[in-house]
Amino acid sequence: MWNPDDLPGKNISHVSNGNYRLRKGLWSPEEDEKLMKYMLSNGQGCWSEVARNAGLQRCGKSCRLRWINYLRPDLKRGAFSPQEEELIIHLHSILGNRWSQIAAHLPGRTDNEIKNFWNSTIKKRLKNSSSTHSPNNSDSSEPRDAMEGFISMHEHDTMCMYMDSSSSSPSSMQAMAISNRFGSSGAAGYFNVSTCLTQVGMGDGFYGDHGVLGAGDFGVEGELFVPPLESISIDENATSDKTMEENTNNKNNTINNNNYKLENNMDGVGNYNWEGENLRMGEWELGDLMEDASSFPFLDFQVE
DNA sequence: AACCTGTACAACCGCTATTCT
DNA sequence: AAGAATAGCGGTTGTACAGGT
Repeated sequence: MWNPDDLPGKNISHVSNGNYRLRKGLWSPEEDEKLMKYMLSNGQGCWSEVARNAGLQRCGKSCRLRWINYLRPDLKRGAFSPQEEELIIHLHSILGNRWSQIAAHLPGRTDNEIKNFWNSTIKKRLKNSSSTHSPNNSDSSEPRDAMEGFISMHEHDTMCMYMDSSSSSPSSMQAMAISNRFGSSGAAGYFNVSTCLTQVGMGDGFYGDHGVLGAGDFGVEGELFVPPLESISIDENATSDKTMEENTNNKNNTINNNNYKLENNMDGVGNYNWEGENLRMGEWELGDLMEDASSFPFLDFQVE
């Protein structure tokens, strides 16, 4: 069945797994095709089953990763737009290295992609910026790029974000600042953005998040100094043509099964709409939260 | 042309959380 | 309730490739 001579590249190795050996390393186009075909016709199930039934000598974990990071039809590939960069930087300042949660706000982008982008590009850029700014400039020092910014945020207070389900506006992504201090409980020393996001249905992975937010849907004036980034417009139509085209191309990609529902709802101009989540955060009503929204000047998100 | 170096990114690994039996 | 299986996450490594010498 499997022949080592078929290996497409030298970078392929194998690990023994009982009766047969599992391939490792880069995926060949043939493997991609098998997995893609299988996923499109059967949907996502148990990944070890996927690996077996698709006729791949890969572990389920490897198949899952390949699908999520590379083969998923809704992936937006190509360079990050300035808007996306800004958003990543901003979210990272809040969430730290919680790549999956950051990715949840960037439709078509994967945690791995964002992580790589951060480590290879943004981190370097921030580092450079720190060297070109005086130490007294609080926006430029290196630690601001990650945990320090994060910590300073949650030293202030707690912040949650949510989607306004009642609005079809592309700018319906709104930021919410909550003046309540969770710290009083003493339990969640590590802040609650993720909790809030999860509770409103935004933090539970990629699949449920499509249609949440286009990166260009709102402007984020970065708190951090990042040298070459263009200033960001709030104009939702400013999304790059390429992105728009890709979004449109993805419009018809729908995969359904028990665990996987992918459906991009888009309006006529390629913006995403959000539907059908129960927008409660624990015991809070959104209306109550909204009342406090404007009281947090450190937030860069626009609150309608 | 050959080698070296830096960069981007795909993939793996180890761990934790969750679900299933 | 406990253990096994599975899913998911973040850190790290490995590879391909481009550019410089």
